[in-house]
Amino acid sequence: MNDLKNKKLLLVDGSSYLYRAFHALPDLRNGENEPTGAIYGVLNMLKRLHREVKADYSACVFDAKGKTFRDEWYPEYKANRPPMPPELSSQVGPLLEAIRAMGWPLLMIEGVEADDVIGTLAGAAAKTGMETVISTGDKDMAQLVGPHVKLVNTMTGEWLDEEGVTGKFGVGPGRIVDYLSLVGDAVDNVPGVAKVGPKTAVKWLAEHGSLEAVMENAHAVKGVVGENLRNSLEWLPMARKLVTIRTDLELGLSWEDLTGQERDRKKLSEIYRRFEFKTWLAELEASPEEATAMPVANFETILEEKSLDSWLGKLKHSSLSSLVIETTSDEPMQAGIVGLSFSVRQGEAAYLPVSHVYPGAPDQIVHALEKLRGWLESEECAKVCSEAKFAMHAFANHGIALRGVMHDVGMESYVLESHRPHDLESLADRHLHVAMKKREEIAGKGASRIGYDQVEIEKAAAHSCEAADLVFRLHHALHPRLEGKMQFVYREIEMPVLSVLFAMERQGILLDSKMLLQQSHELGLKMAALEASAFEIAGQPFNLNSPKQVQEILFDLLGLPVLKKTQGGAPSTDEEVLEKLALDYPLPKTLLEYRGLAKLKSTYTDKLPKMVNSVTGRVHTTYAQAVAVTGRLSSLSPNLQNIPVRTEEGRRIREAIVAPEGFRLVSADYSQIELRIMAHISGDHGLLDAFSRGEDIHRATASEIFGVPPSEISSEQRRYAKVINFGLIYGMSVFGLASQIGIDRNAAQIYIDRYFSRYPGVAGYMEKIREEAKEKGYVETVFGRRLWLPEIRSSNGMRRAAAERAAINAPMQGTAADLIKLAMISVQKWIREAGLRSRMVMQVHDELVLEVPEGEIELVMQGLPERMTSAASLSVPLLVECGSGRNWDEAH
DNA sequence: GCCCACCCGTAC
DNA sequence: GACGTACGGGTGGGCC
Repeated sequence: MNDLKNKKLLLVDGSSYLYRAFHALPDLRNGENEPTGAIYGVLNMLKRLHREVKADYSACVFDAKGKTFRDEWYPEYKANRPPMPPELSSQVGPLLEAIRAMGWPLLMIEGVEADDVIGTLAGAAAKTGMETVISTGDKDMAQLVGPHVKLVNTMTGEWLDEEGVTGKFGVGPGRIVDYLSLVGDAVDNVPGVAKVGPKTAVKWLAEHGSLEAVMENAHAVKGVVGENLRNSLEWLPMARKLVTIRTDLELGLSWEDLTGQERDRKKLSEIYRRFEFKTWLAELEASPEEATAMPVANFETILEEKSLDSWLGKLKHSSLSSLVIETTSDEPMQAGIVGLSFSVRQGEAAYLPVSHVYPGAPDQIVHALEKLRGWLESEECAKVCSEAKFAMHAFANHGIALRGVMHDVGMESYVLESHRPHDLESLADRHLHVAMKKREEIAGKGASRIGYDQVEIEKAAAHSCEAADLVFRLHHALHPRLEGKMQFVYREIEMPVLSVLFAMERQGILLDSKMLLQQSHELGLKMAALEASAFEIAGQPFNLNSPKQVQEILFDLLGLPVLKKTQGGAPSTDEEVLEKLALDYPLPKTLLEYRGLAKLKSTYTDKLPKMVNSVTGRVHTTYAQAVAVTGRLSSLSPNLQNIPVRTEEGRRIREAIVAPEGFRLVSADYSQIELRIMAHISGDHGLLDAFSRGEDIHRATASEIFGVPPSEISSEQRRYAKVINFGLIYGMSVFGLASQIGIDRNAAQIYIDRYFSRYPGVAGYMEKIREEAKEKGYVETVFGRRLWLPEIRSSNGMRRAAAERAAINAPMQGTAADLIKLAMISVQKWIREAGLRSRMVMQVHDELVLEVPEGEIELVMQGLPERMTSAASLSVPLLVECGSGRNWDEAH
């Protein structure tokens, strides 16, 4: 039976999952109060397995009732097991019924435990060369692992091959039986050698090689354990017999008995209905009668040198090729390349496995990538990708510099309609009406997610080729739509800045982790003291991190007045509320201090050191280039754009972001960038004049509003003016202004009226932009970036108002984003052309941070602001403030 | 056990 | 309800 060699067998240890699901899940019940947790848990696991392991033969195996041969050998076997609780036993019948209805071959063989059924089937499969996957939560099964047999724990997602077993237990699969004999199995009531645990067992087996040899050398073992070992010599052979899973039984089964059947929809529907598995019921009802086969496209898998050569030829001569990568990880700095696919013509694509695991896979990673290196690194060979920056990282991880990425369909989509999703699945759906399989349908998700290299190659190749085809087709659908100024935004801003961001992410920043951990420690001490004092005041302990518990303590227990409700209608305990309450009560003050410290600790001082890359020793954020609807970047893993700055304690975190030896950090930020842009867009003379005279803008505004010369403005008046200035940028209302500065609404209205009468151009802009948004459905930045506002004509007043505020804000926020991106491109070009060793390491919306060698400080402090201010010429001067230091706090 | 909504707080 | 754009930590409930 030669053809069995390439087949796959999946064996599920149903009994082990039954117990584990029962205990791991909460006591779930349906409306009739019937317990359902174990059924749900086991079925959930089977569904996952079905998705993730594509097997030719499969079985779900349970213990049958009644005695087995082990009971005859040893009457105490499993004698300590309590009987199955009724809440579990009541679930067994329906569960088995459901498993059959799902089409799984179900095995319960009288007189044979599930372990032995699995062992015997795996043994038979191994003889044919078939691959076996055993899904179990039971460590004893590790003895079955071999060249063709792997274990997976579907609850934790852990996979065990031979190497994995050795890693986990300290002995290989062949010695697991010996190991278990020595250690014993409390669950099955099989004693081992007293006082011998995993460590001693591994030590002995390492010393002597086998259980037999350990027993032969028992006389030489010293101490109490030696004595115990000698006392067990007679017992150990029986222990070994008991823990050995049989692989040689006659079960009377043929492979055909292990072929999955079509599911019984009617039966399943009944069961789901009875136990109220609503999601599955909906899924079942929504799914078509029979899964329809994919239309056969011209997709191929490159398995031979010849076909690789032929494709390489096509790629080199193509004016544009789509390139898609499959990787081992979503982390840019960790991602290894599993395979690539490409397309040079619609409907045609190829998948090249690079480190894909499949039967008969050659060791070809270096070879395949090396062969492609010339094409990948060629600037002239134009490529279109879907997430180009990520691909550049993945290739960089293999020492390959991906060049010639002319297009990125995600960026095309982002420039066209920034408010919609830009992932490949969404784009394919939206523009080509193709329902792509989601990644998680291919590789699973959560704990049970498997590496893409483990996905069955036919499935992986089909999926990847489809992606390459779609990227190619999407580009041809989207790129022509980038008309007018959008072409500028795409070609002169987004695509060039993509490479700058790649370089910044790759470079990373340097952290003084020791300093942060010291801060963590100090924060922890202060928090403990504050917590104790909070308990004292409240008269009882509670979780200070829980808004719900804080709310109960403040408003139910202590009876403080409720000043504000949260969105969900509960009494709010946010900072604003606590500040007010703190005037009259002691606890809110303590809570405020605690919260401040807890935030710093959990989000920054604890977290940042964990983000240090172990290879580079630096922290590599990811800048999301197509997330913020206005055109701004965002930063994640970690977010370096919200490092504290406003408080003294917060700024200490910035002291831990440092320059390496021989370097300084230089920080340059645009001053009042959004207000300047407002002046430019609105053309308001008063505002333009104030900026061109270089005045303190908040002071100037205060002077206009309060009718007082700038020199006589009080600090409070300036503070008001500042709130108004910022409020305008955000489309703040009279109500918002009043509550922000703590005055009544009439007074706030007066200030706003005065502002608009002094700056009529601004008032005009606000009105004009609302109208424009309503008419066109979008607003634009100075450079032509569009932000669509689907809710601008909403009949819901609140949503419409929110869209209007976004319409006011977006041109300012977005123009600022365009400007700094242009500046980054210009700065990078300067650095390259001047051959500087300085490098950009961070962008924080209006600020750029560079690591600068000491010898280049003067040059950069001069040249950097120059390039930032001249990134574009507006009708207001741009001002950049620049500083340097050993750390970010000093430089800022 | 996993997922997600909610609340809250940090930045510009 | 009332100020725009983000990210993310901790809690707690749902899952059925």
